[in-house]
Amino acid sequence: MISGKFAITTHILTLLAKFPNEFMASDYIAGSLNIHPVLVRKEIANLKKHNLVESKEGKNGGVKLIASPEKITLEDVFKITFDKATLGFSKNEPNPECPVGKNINSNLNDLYEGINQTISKQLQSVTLAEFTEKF
Amino acid sequence: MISGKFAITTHILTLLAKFPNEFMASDYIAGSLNIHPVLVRKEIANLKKHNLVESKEGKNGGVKLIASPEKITLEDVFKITFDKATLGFSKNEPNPECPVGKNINSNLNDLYEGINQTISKQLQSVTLAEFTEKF
DNA sequence: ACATTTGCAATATATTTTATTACAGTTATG
DNA sequence: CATAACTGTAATAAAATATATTGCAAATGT
Repeated sequence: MISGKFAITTHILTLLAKFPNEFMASDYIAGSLNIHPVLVRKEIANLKKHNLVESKEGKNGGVKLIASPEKITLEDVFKITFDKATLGFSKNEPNPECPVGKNINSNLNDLYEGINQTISKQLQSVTLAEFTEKF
Repeated sequence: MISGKFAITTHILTLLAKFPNEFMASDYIAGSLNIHPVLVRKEIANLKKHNLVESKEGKNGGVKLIASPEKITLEDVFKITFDKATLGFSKNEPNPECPVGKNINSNLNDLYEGINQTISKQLQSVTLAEFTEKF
């Protein structure tokens, strides 16, 4: 995973919402984020995959929002940038011969599932339009 | 940060809650987690710092819960294992000359602050005793 | 034609996590 | 009171992950 995926994608969408109706170049976006343009394009590929933006190649090309900022919520961004939000797992397989080791991950998963739903609900209430107004 | 901090600490506490009134060795705990004992001791140091466990050096030494599992909630664990839960930030300082770059991090922070509070509230409702019963 | 841009893959660098090693200090027990 | 079994902690190494860079094909406006 890219750890800054949600932040980067939100940043990109905010820029696009600020300048609708024009194609914005990934180099320009990268300049605002201060990261490498290739990383920006990777996130844009993800946004395209989910039909939030369209892009145009060639001179004067770039990216542009398809969906309206009123209809996009931060939950949409969350969904496309996280498999699942968690509080983490220990790296290795725990010992299956220990009753705790055997079940810890499934119990943590259940816990995280609940957290995910809460985060989703909370992010649903913020549209990209609202978020963009803060700038 | 240790990305598995919350999971590891919860695992440790679950083990300790399963076997109260006895000192458990970090090597044994590490065996259940299948991670290195030194990492376990680091997390134990953190638990000690927050007065959740006590430890005894020397032969037959180990760690033991101080607080009662009914009084410890997973929010307590959350608090001592996370500075703050976030959905991430882009690694570099964004461009301060761009209105979006200039404000993105503070706006994301505000957003994450709200998420933190929700997670905290949700974890408050699960005691270590309840969590341990699932095993 | 040419400059500019996306798209994408491959590779390299940097950063972060986890593991290992080493050793000092504590304590139970024969 | 010597020894084995522990904790505690720091320093270093290795592994994993994230980010940056390079290179090039393909598209498009002028």
